[in-house]
Amino acid sequence: MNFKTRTHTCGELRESNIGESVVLNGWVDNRRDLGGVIFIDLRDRYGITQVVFESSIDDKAYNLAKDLRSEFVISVEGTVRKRPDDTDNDKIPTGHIDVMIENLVILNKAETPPFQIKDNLDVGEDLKLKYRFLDLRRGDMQRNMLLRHKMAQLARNYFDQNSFIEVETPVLMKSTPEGARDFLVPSRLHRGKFYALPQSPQTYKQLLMVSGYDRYFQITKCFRDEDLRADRQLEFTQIDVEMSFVDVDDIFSMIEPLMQKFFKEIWGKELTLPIQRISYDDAMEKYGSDKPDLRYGLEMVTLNDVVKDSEFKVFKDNVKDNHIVTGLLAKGCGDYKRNQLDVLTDFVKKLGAGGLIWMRVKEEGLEAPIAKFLSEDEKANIIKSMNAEPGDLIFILSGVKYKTFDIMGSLRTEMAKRMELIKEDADPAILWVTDFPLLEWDDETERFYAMHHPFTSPRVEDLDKLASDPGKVKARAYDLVLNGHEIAGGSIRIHDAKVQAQMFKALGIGDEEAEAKFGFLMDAFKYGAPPHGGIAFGFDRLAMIFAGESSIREVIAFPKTTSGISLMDDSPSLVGDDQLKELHIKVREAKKQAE
RNA sequence: GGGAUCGUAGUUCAGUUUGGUUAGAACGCCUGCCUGUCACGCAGGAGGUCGCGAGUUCGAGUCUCGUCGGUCCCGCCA
Repeated sequence: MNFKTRTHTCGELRESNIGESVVLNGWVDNRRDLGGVIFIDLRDRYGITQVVFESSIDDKAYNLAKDLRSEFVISVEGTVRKRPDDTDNDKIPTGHIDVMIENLVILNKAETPPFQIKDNLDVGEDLKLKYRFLDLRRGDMQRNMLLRHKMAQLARNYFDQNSFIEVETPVLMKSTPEGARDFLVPSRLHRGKFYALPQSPQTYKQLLMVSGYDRYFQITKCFRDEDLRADRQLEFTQIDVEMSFVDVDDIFSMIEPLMQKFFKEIWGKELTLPIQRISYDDAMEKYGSDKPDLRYGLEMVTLNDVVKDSEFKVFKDNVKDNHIVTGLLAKGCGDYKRNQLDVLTDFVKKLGAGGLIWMRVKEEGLEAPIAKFLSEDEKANIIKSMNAEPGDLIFILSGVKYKTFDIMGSLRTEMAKRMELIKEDADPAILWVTDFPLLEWDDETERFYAMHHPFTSPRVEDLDKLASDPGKVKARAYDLVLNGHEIAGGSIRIHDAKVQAQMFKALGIGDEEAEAKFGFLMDAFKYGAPPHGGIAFGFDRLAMIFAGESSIREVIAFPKTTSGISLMDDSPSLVGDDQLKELHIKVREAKKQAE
């Protein structure tokens, strides 16, 4: 070896080390050549230490140091020294010392990197991703990776201490195309057959409960072949949890202290337990979302009662049809100009609204295009119900219940942005959303789908409705929501084969189909399945929020672009004819598809 | 599958509205000077397929069409 092993990292030396002979290894972060003296900021993932070259100390090292450039990898040996008066650097922890270098070894030179290795980098994401190995060298990214690591360790330790065991489940599994699109892996040994990559370890963890493992967790990759977003990747990591002999409250009281730890250890903030709960119906009615951001109020108000006798046709018809009339109060926005209101009208129209009713609240009453259709009583009641004052702006949307809530919810978040309601130092807002509907009707295929997944247990009191009125059945399902992001979701599962059969029936899945798709699970339930339930965190999203980032790519070491490409290794890529042949895939077709 | 937006030096951008001489700035890079800098300073310098391809035009970074790529959103994500 032509260099010495480091005695310290680049973030370690302090005044207490003065006089010590030390060896540092690292990357050249910056070079300041003042002629007779050369300063190098030496960097590793622990920090930066200034090392000094002077010809009076060592002429050979000094002359060699003249050739140092950014990102060269070097090993230096020297003596820790107190900095001369008035030359301390208070910005870094090592700023009160520097190291006078007696020996320099250049371990590797480096080309000028395509972007500077520095914090708060302003560079195109495609370049960052192409040179991810350099991007990851930056302090920002290293802090994110470290934060992610810490959270994973906190979770591991927490579950371990609570008697959970981590069990690895297969990555090659059976395709069960309910829900997201599967990634398929062609089988070489079995012509024409495919494995699927797991969308989640859902079925395996339930089987582990049947096996008596009682408390299971796993931090594991999941795969979904759907379009990407700022908070969605093709492959992502879940903290997957399952417990036996539990009900909803038991899951909550197991998970809440973990959240408290995250708050404390990562943010240094106290989280008071229990975490508040809101039912899905309330969340939709008040916030128009099943993952409401409660860092600000801006609650929606249902106005059906207020306008039930209205002469205004839109109100009258919607109330009559059991639809929804919902209002949103934008405090102090009464001065919004017509063009601003037009932009917002376009905004809701794009989401499927027929239009947007707006009313400016004046001293003398309501000023609105529809004012002439409303009685004085009605106008006064609207102002009163909305708790509006002169200078405010009222929005009203009406239409089919959940769709209208949903659109108003989008307008709510849009207005929160425009009104700058989320302050930089705002306290995080966390909540459980509970009592989700069990099923969701799909107009296109004209059948119900499981809102969560087909193993989710209905509420006991709703069991009889499963056959008669499936749309009304609520599930023992819940989401954990932080700052308007769904960070975890779970449910109590069905452990009774009879209930599961009813569920499949409601979903329009026949006995044969159920047997083919989930036979192994149904079979297992015949041999003593305990009541069980669990939850899974979207770990990337969780880390993103705790890191204060707005894209999960910032907390994933090697992410893909929005089009699912890895710019660094250029995957997905074409493969050789021989590989395709082995997998029984017709070469010509595969080639043609790729073009 | 759809919508929006961006693409000009190594990087971040200006220039595109209204087509017209040699496409600019900052940072970075290179050379020289400088013994206490830490966003070092000073002097000088190099660096461009204006994403790609067609078209309109006497003339295109600028206009039109197509295409590729990044980002954000809708659909989709049990």
